[in-house]
Amino acid sequence: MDTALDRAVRVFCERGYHATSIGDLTAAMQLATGSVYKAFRDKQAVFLAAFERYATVRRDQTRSAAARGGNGRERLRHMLLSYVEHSQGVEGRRGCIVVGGAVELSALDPEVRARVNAQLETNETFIAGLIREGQADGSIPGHVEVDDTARLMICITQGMRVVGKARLPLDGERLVGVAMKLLA
Amino acid sequence: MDTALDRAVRVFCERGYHATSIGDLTAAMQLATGSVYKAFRDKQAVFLAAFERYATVRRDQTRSAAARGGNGRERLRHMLLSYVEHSQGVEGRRGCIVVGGAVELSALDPEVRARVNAQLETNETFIAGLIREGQADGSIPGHVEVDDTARLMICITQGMRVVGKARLPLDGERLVGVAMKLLA
DNA sequence: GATAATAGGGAATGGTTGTTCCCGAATCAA
DNA sequence: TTGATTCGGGAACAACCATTCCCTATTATC
Repeated sequence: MDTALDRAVRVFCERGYHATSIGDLTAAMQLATGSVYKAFRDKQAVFLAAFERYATVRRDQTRSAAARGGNGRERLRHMLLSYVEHSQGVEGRRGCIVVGGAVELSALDPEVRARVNAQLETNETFIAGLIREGQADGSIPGHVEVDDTARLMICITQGMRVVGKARLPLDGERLVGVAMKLLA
Repeated sequence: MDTALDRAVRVFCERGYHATSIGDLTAAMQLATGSVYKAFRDKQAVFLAAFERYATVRRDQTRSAAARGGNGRERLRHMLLSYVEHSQGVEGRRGCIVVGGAVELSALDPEVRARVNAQLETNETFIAGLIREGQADGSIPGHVEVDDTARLMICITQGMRVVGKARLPLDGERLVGVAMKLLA
């Protein structure tokens, strides 16, 4: 089931919600129409399930990228680098289902908007935690405004997905090098 | 005609491309179906015209916001502030047609993708110009990497539109205050 | 003033969409 | 073996979509 859901994630990322037909989903998930409707109430339910699946996978990727750093500052740097990498190339072109949900559905579907908000807030809380860790271990100055910096970094990460989907190239080291000035 | 196009812009911003039907457009533009198809070849042509209209209006707003600053650094600050304001409240909830086009259509429609890219590059060039002005007038240090900083700022502005559409509140002064560290 | 040309309005149309319904195969119980 | 139940598959359906076509005013031309 997770493997079928992973395929649904890919389609929703690439084509968004409205441009994805049930036919696109059955083709990708290798299920017949009836089977999809046996497993999910309707198209929105498939999307929500794909959304949660995507969020879980990306969350693990982001956390394990951050874990590669030896202090708060380095963990933040690895997290940002990971975001740039995922915003680029074939995966960047495919796109992010959270950004897609925010842009395409948050004005139309309160349920999706709630999930998008929850996801953004989870990410922001995680970033804020990393900043605080850095302040505790001395790698980030204590005068850095935690909440404002975290929110700006959320803007940066979401913006990279937009720019990456538009296929503008992003140089990870250079971009993150500049972004780290926010921790000065 | 521009007033009808402005109304089309609002609908496309709010609902995106695929969720906007011809019926939505005729209702908003106060034109009959046949009249829309007399003025435009098809739905994509309406979208492209709305896109260009939006880009022109926003461009003027951004430039005149920047012009309020007395040096390069201040012009950059006013530009970012303007972006935060437009990403918030009722306009933020409505959304940005460039971000919408990038996320919803850049994988499906090469023509839209080209326009999105052109728009992003125009904005990036403008920001890079402001940075150079600041370096020339002494308000921005010469060691600031112009191109990388400009690209990161594009990510910030596009990201703010995503976050604003999801209805997370953005505090202009605080957020821009942090972002200005990128010019240190 | 008569006629041609244009512009706008809206009904008709063919295709596609999301969803439901029903059928056949396979699994399990007795 | 028989009967009941579940499960996947796909045809059928109603609604909606983008687009076309045609009709009616209005304007312009002579």
